[in-house]
Amino acid sequence: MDLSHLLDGLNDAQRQAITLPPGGALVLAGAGSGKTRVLVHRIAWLLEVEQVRPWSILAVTFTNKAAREMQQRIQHLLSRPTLGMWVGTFHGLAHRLLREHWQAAGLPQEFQILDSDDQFRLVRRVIRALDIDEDKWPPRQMQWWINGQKDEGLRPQHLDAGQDPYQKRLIQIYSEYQAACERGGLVDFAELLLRALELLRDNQAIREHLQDRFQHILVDEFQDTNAIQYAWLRLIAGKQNRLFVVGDDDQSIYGWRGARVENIQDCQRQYPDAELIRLEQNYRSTGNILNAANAVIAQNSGRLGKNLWTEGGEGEPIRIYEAYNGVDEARFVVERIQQYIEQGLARRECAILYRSNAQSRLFEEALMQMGMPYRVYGGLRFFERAEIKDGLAYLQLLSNRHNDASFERVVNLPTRGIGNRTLDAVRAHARDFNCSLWQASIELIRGGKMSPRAAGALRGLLDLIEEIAANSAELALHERAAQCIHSAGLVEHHKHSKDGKGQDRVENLEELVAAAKQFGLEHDPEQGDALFAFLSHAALEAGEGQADPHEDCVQLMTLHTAKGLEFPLVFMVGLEEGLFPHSLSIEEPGRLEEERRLCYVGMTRAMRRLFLCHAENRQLYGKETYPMPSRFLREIPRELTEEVRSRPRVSRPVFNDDFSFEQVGFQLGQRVRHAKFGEGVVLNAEGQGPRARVQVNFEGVGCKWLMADPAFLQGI
DNA sequence: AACACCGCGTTTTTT
DNA sequence: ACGCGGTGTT
Repeated sequence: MDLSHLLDGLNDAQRQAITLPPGGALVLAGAGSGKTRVLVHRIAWLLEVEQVRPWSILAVTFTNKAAREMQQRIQHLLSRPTLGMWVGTFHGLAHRLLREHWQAAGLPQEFQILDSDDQFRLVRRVIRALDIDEDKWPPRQMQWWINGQKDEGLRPQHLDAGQDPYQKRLIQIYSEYQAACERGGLVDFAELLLRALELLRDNQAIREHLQDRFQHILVDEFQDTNAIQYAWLRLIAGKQNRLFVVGDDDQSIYGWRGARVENIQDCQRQYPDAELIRLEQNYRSTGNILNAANAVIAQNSGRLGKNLWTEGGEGEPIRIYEAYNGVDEARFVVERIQQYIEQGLARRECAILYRSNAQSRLFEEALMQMGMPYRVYGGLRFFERAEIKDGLAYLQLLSNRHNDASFERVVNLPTRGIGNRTLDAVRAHARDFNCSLWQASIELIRGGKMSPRAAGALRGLLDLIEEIAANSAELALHERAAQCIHSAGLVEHHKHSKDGKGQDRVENLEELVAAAKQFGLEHDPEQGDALFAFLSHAALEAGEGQADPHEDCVQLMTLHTAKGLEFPLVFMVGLEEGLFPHSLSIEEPGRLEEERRLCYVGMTRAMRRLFLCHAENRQLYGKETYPMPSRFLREIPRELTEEVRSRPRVSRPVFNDDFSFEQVGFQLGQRVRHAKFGEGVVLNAEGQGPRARVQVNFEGVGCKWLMADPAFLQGI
């Protein structure tokens, strides 16, 4: 058999991973080492050489994008569709299992998926219904806490508050929230995973069926799995180890949302027979970039250990630029991009990476000034936009009148005279009679206790929904969507809005119809009701962030978002203590190491050129700060770097010119010691005589304004 | 029901 | 600084 198409152009480690006999394997895949390639070729190898049947393969990823990419690459390599194979995200696959086995999972057949926003609203509703003070028990935090419990596999009944009243409250809110979900047939994202786990755990027949079926389980980005996902994988894998997992402990950057890097080590312990293969040859970056990244990540403890190398050359030095401030940093970056573009680089090949979203602003302003097209990643995606969720809420009501979340969302949108008083009455009735808001509305209208006006308005909503339902029952999905957004008055509503975004919203609503049309074309009627499937799809896959991704744009995104991507030219900006590593992560060693991994991820995005920028002075939350350069900069060997000096040190901000310093007896940049705060650097000065004060940035303490009194502050 | 003001928080994100 | 969400005013 000719296997060249499966193995050509691969290195030894890659081949070794791909051709392992069926069984367990742990592939430590460094950044840019051809990880996806190995997964795809492994699957092809199993099919073509091991003669494995496609339906015995399960391939799991984290994002829809990764799942699609894998699917496409397999099909491309095999030149045929991947029939019967399960390739999808953890959530997508869990969803599929729950739909198939809804009864065994204890769910109504038509259970609906809550996205984070829906979940937030429901948590808030629950807290309000319990008459709990929202300020003391912020819905956001409660939502976060509940998800954290679910991610650890903990149900309310597993939790014991003991005598702790705080814990008691938390558990009460969790219980009530869960009860509300059960009543409404609602499943949040964490619940999808937990339910799917419990389904396998508690149902021997289903478990054994799946264990028999999936002889080969492949997992991407294994370092990002949480407790539930890992437990779920082990359950399906059964006693024999059939887990082929690919991951990189050095790229674990999602610990804060429950990911457990330890799963990698645990996997080794659980399955000692699993082969461990390291992919260390890098096909992306220059030697200098790799050496710098290696040096930074080497500062972390407890690594499995890996050193990236390349057959390519050293390349250019890593450029380090110290800006005056954020504006100067942005100016520098954009000017450099301009230069490289003049030399022939495409805009889409340039990326600006930052730690936090707020940092994008200055770069956007500089880019805008230059008239350079750019794209900011992150922010709301298509199905998360308010107007889209409004449209979807109407569709939800067509599908299920008793969806309270959707009812609440659109009950008075566009305004139709249903005020808070009316709504409160409906909510109270629903609570008292343990029924849906829809049902409560019907009963209240029938009961005749409402004002005629309120009853009329409410009646109007009910009639509207029933009318749309009746008129559109026979129509195709996208026609129903169109009917919905028009008859409900959403389009009209946005057309008349005067905040300038109305037109965008109308276009988005039209885009929703287009999305429904596309979905309808691909939907197999055998797979159930198209509307219902579309609604699940919308919750499970939030879609792209912005339209026309094909324009050639400079790419702006957070370091987290950049994971998995690569760019010929990368600017990492804001490398300052407090920003990156972020101040909230500096204290704890574990979190600091995660920041360092984030730095490693960022650096290894760069193919040819890498710029690292920091500013001496930065406006942060409206205050002026003088951050120290990031420790990560110091961890890079000097010989790999080159400082960019584009700046004569002349114009300093007026407020800390030499005159002020003469008055206070200290010099800018002078090292000083303070009895309480330790050592630091003088940054600024003001006043004179007894009112002379200096600003000092103390190591590990931060900036302080102090009396410039030699009794307390000594030069060293 | 629309608008103004106030006060707070403010890392990172996918499903 | 800035934006968002929530409350209070017209």
